[in-house]
Amino acid sequence: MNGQGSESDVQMKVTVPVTVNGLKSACSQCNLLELCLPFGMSEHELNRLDDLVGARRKIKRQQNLYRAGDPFEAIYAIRAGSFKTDVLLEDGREQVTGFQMTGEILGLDGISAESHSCNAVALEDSEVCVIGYARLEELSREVEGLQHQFHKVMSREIVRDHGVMMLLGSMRAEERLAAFLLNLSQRFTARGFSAAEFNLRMTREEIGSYLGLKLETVSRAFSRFQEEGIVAVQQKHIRILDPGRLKKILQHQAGGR
Amino acid sequence: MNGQGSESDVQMKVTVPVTVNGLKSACSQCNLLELCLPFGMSEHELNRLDDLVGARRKIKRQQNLYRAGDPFEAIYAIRAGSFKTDVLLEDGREQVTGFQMTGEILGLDGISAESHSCNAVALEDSEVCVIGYARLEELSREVEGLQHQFHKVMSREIVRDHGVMMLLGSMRAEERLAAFLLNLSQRFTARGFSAAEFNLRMTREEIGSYLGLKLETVSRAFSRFQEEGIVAVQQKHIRILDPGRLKKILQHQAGGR
DNA sequence: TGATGTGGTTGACGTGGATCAACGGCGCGC
DNA sequence: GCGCGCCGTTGATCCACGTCAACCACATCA
Repeated sequence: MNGQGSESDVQMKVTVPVTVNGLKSACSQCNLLELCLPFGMSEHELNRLDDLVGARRKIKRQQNLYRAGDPFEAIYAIRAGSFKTDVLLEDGREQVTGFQMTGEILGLDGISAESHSCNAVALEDSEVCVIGYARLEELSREVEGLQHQFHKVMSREIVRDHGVMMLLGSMRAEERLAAFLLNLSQRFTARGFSAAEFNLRMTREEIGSYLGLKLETVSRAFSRFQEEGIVAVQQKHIRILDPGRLKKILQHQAGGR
Repeated sequence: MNGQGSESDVQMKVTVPVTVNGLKSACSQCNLLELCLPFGMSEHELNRLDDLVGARRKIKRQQNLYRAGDPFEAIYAIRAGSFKTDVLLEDGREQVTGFQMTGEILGLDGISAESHSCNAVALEDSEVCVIGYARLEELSREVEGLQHQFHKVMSREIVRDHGVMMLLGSMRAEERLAAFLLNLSQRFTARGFSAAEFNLRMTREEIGSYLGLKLETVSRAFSRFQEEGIVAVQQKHIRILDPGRLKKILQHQAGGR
């Protein structure tokens, strides 16, 4: 969940070297292109996106990018850092609905009601590209590739949510954690980081909320994995020693709620 | 989850009378317009949708509209009847990800990977409007209102999924069932049916899968509601006697996983 | 260097919902 | 009109995970 190496990570960016460029916001110049909204667009189309990103915005750790109820005006592409999104119930219960990392899009929930329906909170000091929604719709009427990619991004979010529903609805605690770790690992890999070793940006409580478990249960599951030699856990630092076993945990073991 | 009164329902369509019209597929002639994709479009825009719906398709109870892995070519608007969508794990576990009724859109999951990622099964004999996806993208580049509505429909799906995640991740059994019943009631109301009295189209097992519970737990929760005079349950026939109590169950009661 | 706070681990115990099992109601085909 | 199968209900028992509580690791700050 690291972007520009803001913390002492073991991972290394192996594919796309990151050179922070505060002046240029153009997607065509962005090294996250492959992971982000403009993925798969032609050079010609890409050049038309020059004014899609209105501005960059920096968000400090623990601060909100937006809150439930805020009027919806833009979606956000994560340029650096990471976020969580959550929904709150009146009685204070929190459900984390997702963790987002560089290149991923935030704010799609706001389109339906023209106001945001969840909170987005930075898990570390982060930076986002602000994509004005009116402009995005306008441009995606003209640029076919943009339209197509935008639809894919939304659809991917729906598919992802179904995966989480599967996890919450029919997996036991250790399966959920295994799925979570494998998912993170895969997303780190896509960003050129190590698949096996990374730092978590969220607390046990946030992981628990996401997985529908209490923090103690998350902690115990980590300990169990550690005992069994599947992962090495040191606070937020994770090393996956046996990804095969993790995958097996995911597949087998019937039962559970 | 009834559309055209195909089964002996107590509900009555009070707003929009339904006259089945097998010949005309045009959205502009459809009485479900208010609930469906073309909602909120101008008359002028509406007329441009004449060829959006390629064909109607009838699906018998228990049959699949599409399956996970099927190539994605179209999305579907439910014209009559109802569906469930589900995801299957290799080991056979099933997670129902949603129940859809008239006017609702199916198939959005397929856009991201150009193939469907879940199964859609008719809960009763049903009919859908087939909306070719290529044509939809084309037309929504030209018709602003269509583009806007389509985005809203996708976003609404994301918000809905977050609600289900909340439910699965942090509510106890009776809260889940209360949320489920209130949600159904509200959707029936939007369709001109009684908010208080309706027939379920799905089994206890399907409800359980959706809510992350076993069928016995669903059954017991129904019985408890019945004992307490909150609902009257007779197999699939439901009468909500005290919607206020249902809402209270939803709000209060901290704890749970 | 010690005080304070936040996050993580671990243990003992309680409980909500799963599991297993028996039975009843209802629709369907013969 | 009867037998069969599916669906739903209910009871007894079990267990995975929640709850409560103590303690530890580490960071921040005075």
